[in-house]
Amino acid sequence: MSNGQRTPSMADVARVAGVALGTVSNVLNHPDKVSPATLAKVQGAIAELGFVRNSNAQQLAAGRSRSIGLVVIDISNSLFVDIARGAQRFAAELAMNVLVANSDNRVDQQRADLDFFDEARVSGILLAPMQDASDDVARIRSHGRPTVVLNYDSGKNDCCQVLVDNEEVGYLAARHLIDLGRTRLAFVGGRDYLQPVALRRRGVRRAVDEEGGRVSLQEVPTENLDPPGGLRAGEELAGEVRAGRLDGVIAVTDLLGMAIIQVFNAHSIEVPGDVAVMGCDHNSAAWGGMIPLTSVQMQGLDMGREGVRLLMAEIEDGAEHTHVTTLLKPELVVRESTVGRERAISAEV
Amino acid sequence: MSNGQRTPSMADVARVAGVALGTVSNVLNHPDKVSPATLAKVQGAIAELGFVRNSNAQQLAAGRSRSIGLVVIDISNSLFVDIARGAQRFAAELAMNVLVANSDNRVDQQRADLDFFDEARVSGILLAPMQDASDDVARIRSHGRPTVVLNYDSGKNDCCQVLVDNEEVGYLAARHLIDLGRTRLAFVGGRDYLQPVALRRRGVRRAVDEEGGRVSLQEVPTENLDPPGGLRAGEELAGEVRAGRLDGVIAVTDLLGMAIIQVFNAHSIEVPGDVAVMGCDHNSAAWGGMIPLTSVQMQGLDMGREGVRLLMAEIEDGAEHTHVTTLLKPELVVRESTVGRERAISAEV
DNA sequence: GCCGGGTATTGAAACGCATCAAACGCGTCC
DNA sequence: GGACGCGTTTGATGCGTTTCAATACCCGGC
Repeated sequence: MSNGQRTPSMADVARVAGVALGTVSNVLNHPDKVSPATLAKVQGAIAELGFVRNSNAQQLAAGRSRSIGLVVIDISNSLFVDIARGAQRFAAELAMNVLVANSDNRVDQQRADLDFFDEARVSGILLAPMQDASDDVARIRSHGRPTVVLNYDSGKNDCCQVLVDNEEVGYLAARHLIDLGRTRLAFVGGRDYLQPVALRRRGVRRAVDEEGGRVSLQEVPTENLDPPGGLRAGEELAGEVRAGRLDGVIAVTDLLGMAIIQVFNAHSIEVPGDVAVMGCDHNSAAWGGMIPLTSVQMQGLDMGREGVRLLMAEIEDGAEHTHVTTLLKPELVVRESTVGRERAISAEV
Repeated sequence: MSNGQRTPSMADVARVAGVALGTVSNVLNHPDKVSPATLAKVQGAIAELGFVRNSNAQQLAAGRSRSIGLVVIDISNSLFVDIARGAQRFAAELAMNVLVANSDNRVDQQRADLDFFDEARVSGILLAPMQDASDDVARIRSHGRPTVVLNYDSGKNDCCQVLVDNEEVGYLAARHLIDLGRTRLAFVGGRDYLQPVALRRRGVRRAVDEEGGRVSLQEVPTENLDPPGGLRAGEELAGEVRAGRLDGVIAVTDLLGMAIIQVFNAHSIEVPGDVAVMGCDHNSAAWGGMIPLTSVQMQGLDMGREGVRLLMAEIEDGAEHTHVTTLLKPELVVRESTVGRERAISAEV
């Protein structure tokens, strides 16, 4: 109630209910140990006072926490949203709470977010970074706090990781186009220093190599992975299509793919009639386009879920824990930009 | 360090540094009150032990919190992401921390998230709901915790609110099309029981009425606001365009607008040549389309920022606080779907 | 009527920190 | 040389919980 000034504590509840402090605690945490009569009495007092347990005091006294922290480099990327959802849903099954901190693309903010969760004594941390964050992870881990890294391979075996097989992403993409009968492919992407780009490129090449020369592949680097980069690449590719040297495009990113389609459209090149186009990360920012984009699903929900699972396992294991890396299999999502409207619609059934 | 078992406390730091507990506290909270020599000594001990302050104990002892909770009904909607970003950036200026809880479109989860922040004794709560949440807000507020509601008008004056003038959203949209010389408009949207739909519709009508009969308006309700709903509406509208009874479409939602464009494209109707199309909420899920959509910006960043501002004001005011509603002005975002490629590009400069 | 055994309840001791009045050290001034 | 003042440090107290050993109570068996 707000008519009192101080927010009521368990001691107040005990006084009103006419029981001891410990009994109130039992009502809250071990109701089975309390007789029905006192239970009702205490619950009545709780309702009367509008008592709300102070989780800070609870954690301090109990020494453990029922929440895990998720630090995400950029919540406006739909993959990270999926990760958050997957983590939350699974955590809820374990009666755990997930707190999300968005680092808004700033590395210093990411460090601050990690420290915040460290200070809050969460039972574990999930980190989805963009660059290598080994130092920060090491610091947090040295404090004895389990930490699992999502969607980034540090290369070191210094913590549990959940990754999507990006090489397989590229392979699935190329395989799809080849299976559709496309034989003159292009892979459009940024520079290889970006981990996923290098891996996806390798996967594409593997699929092409399997065809033993029947399928050609040109590689088109772009300065950036944003739409402007795609527009420039698109202009170049349009010429190739006209010249009959290109009938299938794999963009390393959905956003890139959308931009390329846009350019093709401006040149009256038909997608997928003249050339099939697909992306690689099933980014919801690229949904709603006029030609829905075929892509490869990054399994964000599974990543979040698996991250929580590994975290709980590490907490359980204690000292004799050995780090695990889970490699998730990506999934092809077929839509109109490679198979046309009719086949895409029938595939949705 | 992890070689010790228990995580070090301030008492441990004090022992190692050879000072009293209170001095360590001063180093952390009032470094100006400590002589340089002891400061260095204590900081050395902190580094040596790898000490991390326990924010639970801190909050418990200090009785106040430096973090505010943001409860969002659906983080996959880009408006809510913008709200979170706006709130975080402004909070950072005030040395405050924003924690985000995503209710994942479930009302019971939203209630749980609110309770979680209530138990954590955050200094205030920001809530961006979908339906009326007055009961929950009242409960939290009765515990003495300031709460501000974003992007939803409960109608009651029971808390501070930050709203976007949705009537103005509709007005700006219609005004834009009329200014472009369009005279045969359609407003496409769901049922009026959705607050924003009703308001935007009213704004559209006001703009049309101002023209005194020079401009016609047809209203096209849809079952839902999702793409399928847009596809159905689009088919209906395509006929109208062909019959020369329609040259401008206002979709109550960007996603709806994208779907409509998609249908027009399939019917070889040119956008914006034959008919201009625009959306209403600048949703990033509708970016990346082949024809960038003109829309009306919902000012998510400002909403988050203003929410934090109102929250801090309420905390400051204490008892003699009176609720405030801030009405933000939406902004037109002109892109190709209404003005064509050239004018849109020149407008970007 | 007394005792054993189980169940309910009690109350005091942590948990790790902020706070603040009091004590301290040291240089100044008279 | 003593009183004073100022900046620094101290250490006891309390925050709201959980936990657990100790106690109180109850019931049935003898």
